[in-house]
Amino acid sequence: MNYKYTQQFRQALVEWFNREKRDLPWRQTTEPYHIWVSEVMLQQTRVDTVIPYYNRFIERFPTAETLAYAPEQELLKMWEGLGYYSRARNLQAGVREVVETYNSVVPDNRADISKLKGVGPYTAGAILSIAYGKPEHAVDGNVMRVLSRVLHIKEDIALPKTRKVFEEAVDFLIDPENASSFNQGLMELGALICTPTSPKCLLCPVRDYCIAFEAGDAAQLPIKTKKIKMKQLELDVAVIQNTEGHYLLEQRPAEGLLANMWQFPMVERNKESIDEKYNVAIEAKKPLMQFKHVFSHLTWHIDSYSATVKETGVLGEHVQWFTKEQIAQLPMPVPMLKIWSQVDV
DNA sequence: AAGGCGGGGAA
DNA sequence: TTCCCAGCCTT
Repeated sequence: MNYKYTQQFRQALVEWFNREKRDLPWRQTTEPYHIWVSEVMLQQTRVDTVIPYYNRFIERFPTAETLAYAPEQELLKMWEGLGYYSRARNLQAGVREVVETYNSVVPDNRADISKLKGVGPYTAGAILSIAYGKPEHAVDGNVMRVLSRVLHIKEDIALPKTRKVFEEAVDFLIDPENASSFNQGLMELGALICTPTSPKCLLCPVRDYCIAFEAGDAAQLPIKTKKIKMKQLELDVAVIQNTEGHYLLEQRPAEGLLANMWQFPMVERNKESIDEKYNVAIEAKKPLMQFKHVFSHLTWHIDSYSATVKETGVLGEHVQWFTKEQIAQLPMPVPMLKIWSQVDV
């Protein structure tokens, strides 16, 4: 690599991190399982969002053993609102594997830790460096942004193969004596100083070693190509109450979007009917709320209403009646929680 | 290599 | 609106 500031960069970054780092719950420990939980929660998720989830999760599942065989519904309830729910399922599968195969000790090498469910190249490096102090790369979006500027790398970070360029850069730059602070320093710098728009270069501890700053085009990096348009789905959602005051809910399929989570009866508008799909005859419909819920790849346009039913036919396999107390225990996606909050129970 | 997979904060 | 966040899995 043609970069002449490696030593200065390392020292400036590590010293800045140790001086300015935020006080975050997962920085109170190097316990590998706790670091693992935090890193999975932080995937595609902001620090401020994760903090309360992490605290509740560690309180409920303080050790790998306590998580390994917890009921999935309770696990999903702990994850409710955090999104990307397969992360929770994969984390539990990985933790169970550690308990059963590695005597509850999280592996301390990339080959073994990478075999665990839900542990990709980034998470592997994060756990190895933060929990074990190993000089392993942990390249996330922050790191690619920071290093694209510092090293003036102009490859398209939207392409999967580009990650390798940055992994090799970190392998070259990383401070082997301070791997944890180095990796976290890169990410902290990306979060606080070297931000996507309007980077705070005048406050940057490595400004003197940043090629993009010298070239004056830091704000134009990294290069990232555009992405695709989203699909739209128009849905009618019915909160249906029977004569005993119970509510009808349906569990989503075990695979795909919002897997295994619970929702109120839902049909694609003008394509299906609640009555036919759920085998109920609803009456006394009252409008609740209309809103849009945006996923990463899809938008739901929801029209919701409440209704009552006198009698039903045979219910589908994943459909059943619940009391409002039971509903409070079910993992539900945010749009359903939003509708439920409008029902005066 | 491309697409599926949540939800929310910031500009 | 648009971006994108301490990414991973499947195809």
